[in-house]
Amino acid sequence: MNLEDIAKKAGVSRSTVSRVINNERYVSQPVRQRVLDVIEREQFQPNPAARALVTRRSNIIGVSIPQTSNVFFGDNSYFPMLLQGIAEAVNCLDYAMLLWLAESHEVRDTFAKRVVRHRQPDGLLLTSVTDDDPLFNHLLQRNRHFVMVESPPRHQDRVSYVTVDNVRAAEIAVNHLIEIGRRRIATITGQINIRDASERLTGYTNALQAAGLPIDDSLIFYGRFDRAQGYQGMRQLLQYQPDAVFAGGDTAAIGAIAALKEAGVRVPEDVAVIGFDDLDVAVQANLTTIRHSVQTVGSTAARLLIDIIEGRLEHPHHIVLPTELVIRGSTVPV
Amino acid sequence: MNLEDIAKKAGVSRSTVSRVINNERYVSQPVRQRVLDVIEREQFQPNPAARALVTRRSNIIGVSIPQTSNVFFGDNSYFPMLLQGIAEAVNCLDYAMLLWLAESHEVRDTFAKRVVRHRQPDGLLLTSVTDDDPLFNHLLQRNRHFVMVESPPRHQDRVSYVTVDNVRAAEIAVNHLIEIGRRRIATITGQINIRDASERLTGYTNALQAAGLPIDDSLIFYGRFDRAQGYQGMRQLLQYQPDAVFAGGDTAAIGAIAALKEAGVRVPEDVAVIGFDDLDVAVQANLTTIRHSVQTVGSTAARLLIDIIEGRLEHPHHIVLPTELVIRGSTVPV
DNA sequence: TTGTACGCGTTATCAC
DNA sequence: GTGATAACGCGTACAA
Repeated sequence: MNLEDIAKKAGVSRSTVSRVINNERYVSQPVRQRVLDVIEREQFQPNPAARALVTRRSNIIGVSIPQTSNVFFGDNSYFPMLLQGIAEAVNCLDYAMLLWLAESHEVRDTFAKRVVRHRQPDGLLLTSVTDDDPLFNHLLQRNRHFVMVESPPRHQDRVSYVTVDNVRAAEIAVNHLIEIGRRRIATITGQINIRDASERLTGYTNALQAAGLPIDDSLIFYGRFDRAQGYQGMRQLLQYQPDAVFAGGDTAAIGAIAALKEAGVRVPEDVAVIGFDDLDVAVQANLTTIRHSVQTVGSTAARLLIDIIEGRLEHPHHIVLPTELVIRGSTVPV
Repeated sequence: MNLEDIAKKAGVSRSTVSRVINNERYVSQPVRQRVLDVIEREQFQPNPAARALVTRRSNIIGVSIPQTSNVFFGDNSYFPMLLQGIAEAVNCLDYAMLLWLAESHEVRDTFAKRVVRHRQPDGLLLTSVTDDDPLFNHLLQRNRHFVMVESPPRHQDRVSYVTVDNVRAAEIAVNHLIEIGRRRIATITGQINIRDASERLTGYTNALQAAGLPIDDSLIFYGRFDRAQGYQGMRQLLQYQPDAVFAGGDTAAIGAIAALKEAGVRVPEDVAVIGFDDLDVAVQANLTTIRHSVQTVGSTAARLLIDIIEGRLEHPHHIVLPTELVIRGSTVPV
């Protein structure tokens, strides 16, 4: 069943059917209705491949998630929420989403090749871009449409992205710890070559400096966003006797709390803990954190990407979404 | 850059280039090499739309996840792990994955329409199919390729699926509780119109009957797979004083344990708890559970679907994957 | 072993 | 307003 068949049944030409389907002008009302009726009756859908061939657009966006084990699945709901947000925008704008997941321990190079080779999607949404990410570099030099869901590690001025103000938010988080009287404030960072992580670290040091507190290298643990690293980091930091810890993400914060409990350290009395993201686990663990809607990041990024694809927006475009301090029991006893 | 361009540069005809790309015979070694060199030099990739138009295949499979809130994201890592498994197979076989996520609280009807309308994928992987799922029914009557990641609620003989032996596994789980001396064994089921859930309930009743224990309706809580329902269910079940509970999934089990702790009930001394799936949370919570690899389910289902698409397998095909009882601290004190 | 020619189902550009 | 007709880039019988 194709345009021609529909045309025959409706007693018009193929072009007219095409016009009706694409909602173009210059079709008389009666003819339009007749065609619509046939389409409805036959449950006709135009062939996407044929359409893509001539329009050079697939109405598909690709989503790249280059890291997985312990991060994508496992204990972290960041990516699922992001996908949820992307799905919302994509549905709304009548696009579809092609998902690329790295295999566990796959190197970035082979992953990038795989993603790049598939020329299907009209644009790409990039997560977890690292310093010298081959995928990032390739897209940049090939001039393909893409949007990042964090601030990029390089070439901020040439790249479109959606982010939260990590620096400011981290400052607010650490200020909160200072306000409740903490002075030996430690931090557990995310993977430091990811921008979200490094910016939060910057906010941490900013806040300490602004308050006239020393920056103590032994109070900084360079980790990852997952629970295991939070646990590890806290165990290591404990020997330097911090009275508070700012974790780069909620999942790491949960790990830190586990380590504290295990060591018989009271939260928040002995050590106050603050996370970042306000994931589901933060609510469950009664964790003070920085709230920002991961879903909104996802849907905003998808919308931005589609705006760029469809030429509605000049290219390098930056969107900074708001954050909010949510105070719970891990910093202030109830 | 297209076949014609490559052909010109290599001094051959377009068909020869096509033959080289598709690895067909009847191309002399020198010609093949010459063409390959040009392709490599020009970084050429054939246009997928044109290819799909003529072959009527896209090398894309769709993955449908019709429920989200509290299940896809939130506290449950089942779907991310499933996706991870699917990704592995899909990469391996040079396919791509189109992901369909329902929006929160979207009704199944509109979701199904959206998925069906996109004729792009060569086949679909279905999760969380309910009794009268419109998507399921549509695919069945339209005779489109699809594979389910659980046993289907109806038409088992007409549908291909991958599953674990839920009934047997649940029997083993409940037998374990009986062996450690429990007699008032409760259960918290998953969404009962999903086959995984109902089969596990069947296993539960089977085991009780086989042991000559009564089936007490008040000890059965019909819930969902998420943490909140586990918590709710346990609170309700507590009034009937169970000495053990078999949860339909690990996440629900975690919720149940939270309710027990809150009520000052000791685990496992007063109430033993067993889950299902062996998700990450099960390890963390030291939960006795039934292990089965969700990733393997995903990759197996994807491989099966692709086998069917490519005509290597007769259609209704069933694969049952093994399970294993993993005993941890929630049933046997350490 | 290689090349020619047609068709896949659309959209876009013209005439009318 | 409507209808021919030429692309779009590829696979594939069939001819050579």
